[in-house]
Amino acid sequence: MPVVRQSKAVNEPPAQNTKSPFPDAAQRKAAREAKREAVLLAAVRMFNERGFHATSLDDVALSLGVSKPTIYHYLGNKDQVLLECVSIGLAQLQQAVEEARARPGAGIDRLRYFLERYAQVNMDDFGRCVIRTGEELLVPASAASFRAKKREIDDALRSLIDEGVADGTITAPDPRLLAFTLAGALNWPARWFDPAGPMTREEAAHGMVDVLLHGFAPRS
Amino acid sequence: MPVVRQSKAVNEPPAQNTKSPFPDAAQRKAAREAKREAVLLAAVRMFNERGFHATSLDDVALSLGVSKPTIYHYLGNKDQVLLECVSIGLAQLQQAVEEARARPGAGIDRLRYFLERYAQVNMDDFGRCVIRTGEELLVPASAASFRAKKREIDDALRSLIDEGVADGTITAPDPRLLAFTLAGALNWPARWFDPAGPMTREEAAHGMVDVLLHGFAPRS
DNA sequence: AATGCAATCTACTCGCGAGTAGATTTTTGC
DNA sequence: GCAAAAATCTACTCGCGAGTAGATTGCATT
Repeated sequence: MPVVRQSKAVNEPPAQNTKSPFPDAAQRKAAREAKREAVLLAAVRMFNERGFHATSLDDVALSLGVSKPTIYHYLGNKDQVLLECVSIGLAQLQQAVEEARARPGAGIDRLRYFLERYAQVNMDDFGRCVIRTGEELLVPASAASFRAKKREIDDALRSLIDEGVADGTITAPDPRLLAFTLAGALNWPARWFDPAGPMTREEAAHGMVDVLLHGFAPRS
Repeated sequence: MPVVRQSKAVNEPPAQNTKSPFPDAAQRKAAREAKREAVLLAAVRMFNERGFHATSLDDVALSLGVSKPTIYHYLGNKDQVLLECVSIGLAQLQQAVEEARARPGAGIDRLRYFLERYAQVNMDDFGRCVIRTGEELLVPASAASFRAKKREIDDALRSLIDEGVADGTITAPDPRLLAFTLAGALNWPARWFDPAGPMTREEAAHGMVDVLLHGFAPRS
């Protein structure tokens, strides 16, 4: 047996700092994933800017310098592209929920933290897409999954409110209506926020939550 | 000359309480207008429910028991149908502006009145359509007109806030951000409000504005 | 009675864009 | 080296829905 061949199995592979033109399996998988994500990012930006129906997959492909079947290769059909985009946004929101849950402090503090993160996600590409995507755009099966995930976020918001009411740090005559009001205020930046404008996402989120916390009537 | 014929010109026309099968010119015009409005109402409801692109004019026509060219006869093309729908909603909002302006009282009271009316409009067929219609759905010329009218409403909201700040009845570190936050909260019912649900429009509007006035932090 | 206008229909055209077939080239695993 | 799999292209099909042509009917005005 050729000893040299065997040594390949027991030695560490040589460090690959300089990327070789012969990528290994892990690298190839990563490259594929990177392409997939590039397609999603290009798509979500065009969806947000021009609307889902006004964006053809040919447009998306062209903006990436590839042809339409390439998109089908990575993502299936147009519905799946959209579903994937909103799923990414929803995952970001879900993460905000978990961070808020894991937080120490009174109900109002955890709610405040969640609301700011929620607003920030809604000013980003994928979060915007969650807000702007009506259920009528998806095929029924995808729409059901979309609705279910949104429902989870909403329930989490509802429980954060309830906890605050329970520990006396939140005033809410009608928690359900409060949840809708907060969500609406913090969803709306998906339409108006401009990253090139005068405020950062963080400033905008912070300022909006301040308004919601204290209202616009003078403190008595 | 037959006297009876001449008398027609000088006498009042006989009262037409019972509608005759021979309508006069005014009645015909009114009937035409009624049909036009029926088309708009059917269209806006379908647009709100299923989305603009997912609603074909054949669908709208079918729901009224007529054929598609009839819609073209009354309203021109699909863009004009949509533009007309949003214009009706915007006119309702404009009226809310004027009512609020004409109101006596301090800045905060006039703002509050406006906000409630604004929310109520957004829970109605045409107001919903204003919120749900993105500019990308309209042909560029219509989009410009749409944007301009929305801008007017927004400016009016901004001045109401400014007046309240000036007379000391409103607290707003950043009036622009306050305006966006209020608008967002009160636009959102266009998505969630269900007339068949537990609250009336008035109750929902009142409750939301209460939240916005006082915030959810306990009064100090 | 004649002409014209209003209202409505049936039966088309036509373009756009989603989705696919199938060929071609590159990569890779053995 | 070679067969299989991955990546990508060109060049289609096909259905849907916006918009139109042109006929028909009926009422209205003179």
